[in-house]
Amino acid sequence: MDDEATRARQELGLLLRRLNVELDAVGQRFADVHELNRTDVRALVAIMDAARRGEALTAGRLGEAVDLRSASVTALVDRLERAGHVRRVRDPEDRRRVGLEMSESAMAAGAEHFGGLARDLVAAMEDYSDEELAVVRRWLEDMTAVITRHPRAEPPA
Amino acid sequence: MDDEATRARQELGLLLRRLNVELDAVGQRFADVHELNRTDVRALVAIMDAARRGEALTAGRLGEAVDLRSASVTALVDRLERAGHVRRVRDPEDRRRVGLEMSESAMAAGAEHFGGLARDLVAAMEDYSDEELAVVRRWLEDMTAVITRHPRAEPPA
DNA sequence: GATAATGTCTCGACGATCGAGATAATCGAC
DNA sequence: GTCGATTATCTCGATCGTCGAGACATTATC
Repeated sequence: MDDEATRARQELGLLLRRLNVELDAVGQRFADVHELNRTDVRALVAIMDAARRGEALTAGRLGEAVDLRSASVTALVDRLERAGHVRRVRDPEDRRRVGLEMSESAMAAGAEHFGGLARDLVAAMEDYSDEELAVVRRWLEDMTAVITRHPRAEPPA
Repeated sequence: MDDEATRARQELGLLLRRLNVELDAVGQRFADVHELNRTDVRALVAIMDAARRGEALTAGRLGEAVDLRSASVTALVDRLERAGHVRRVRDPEDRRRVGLEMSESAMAAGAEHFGGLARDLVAAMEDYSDEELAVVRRWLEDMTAVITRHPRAEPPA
């Protein structure tokens, strides 16, 4: 592969990084508008995703999803509950467990912000042919695979 | 556009989100390995990018890059300097300014971690034709444009 | 029923960030 | 040149998110 070709591929990597930054900024904006921190947004997204899959996340599983210890999860859920974004619901089956349900308003706010973006993205893909999108899809899957496999740790000397 | 076509496009959006998550995880891994927090990593990346452009970032411009107030930048640079990742260099032209230079070791660690990923990504693009990559590039630019334009604020009722 | 395992919460501590204001250097008007 | 305004960074005290250790209640195991 000649230099020119390599450079073109490196540029795609840079484009991907730029896209990543902008996508993070979308979450940051949601946080700013609703006076939340980034962890709170990640948590709401996790709860929302779970809800879409039909499951109600428990406090513990939320902690795993956002990588927080139990003490922090308690504080996190306290914040979200105080802000009216989620409700704690004791599981009647296992009364140690605390299920988390999003409020209507939080659901709506999330749909507005992130759903709106999703709509805009789909709209921007209108003019692409099925063949083109298939290429993009394959590329995204390949890049994701590479990124996911990227070394989890390099001993720091 | 029929339902099937819309669904295919929505899936690309989800793929993009997943890629975003994995890409963030790469930075998180770097942070874990080198005992830094996410802000520190963002700062090092910003300094590194600036260095690659041939400029030495000042404390103030770093603060803009990572969106931190001056008090926080001082603490941030203190941490990085204490860890041996950067040096403060007073600008002889304007002695109010503090330039930031990355240490060799930090430069090497960054190149190892992020440069390694860049190489792997380029390698994974080997088998794509120029035409295919052109499609991907156009798509990335279009999506980035949509994401960047996404509303900066929606008054929360 | 006693004991272990599980899920969440409380408490105290630490660290990242911030606003306000101090300090020092440069610029501009005269 | 001098003096006030501006710029760049730093110091200090306060706030908030996160954590480790451990308490508490509930469920599982024997």
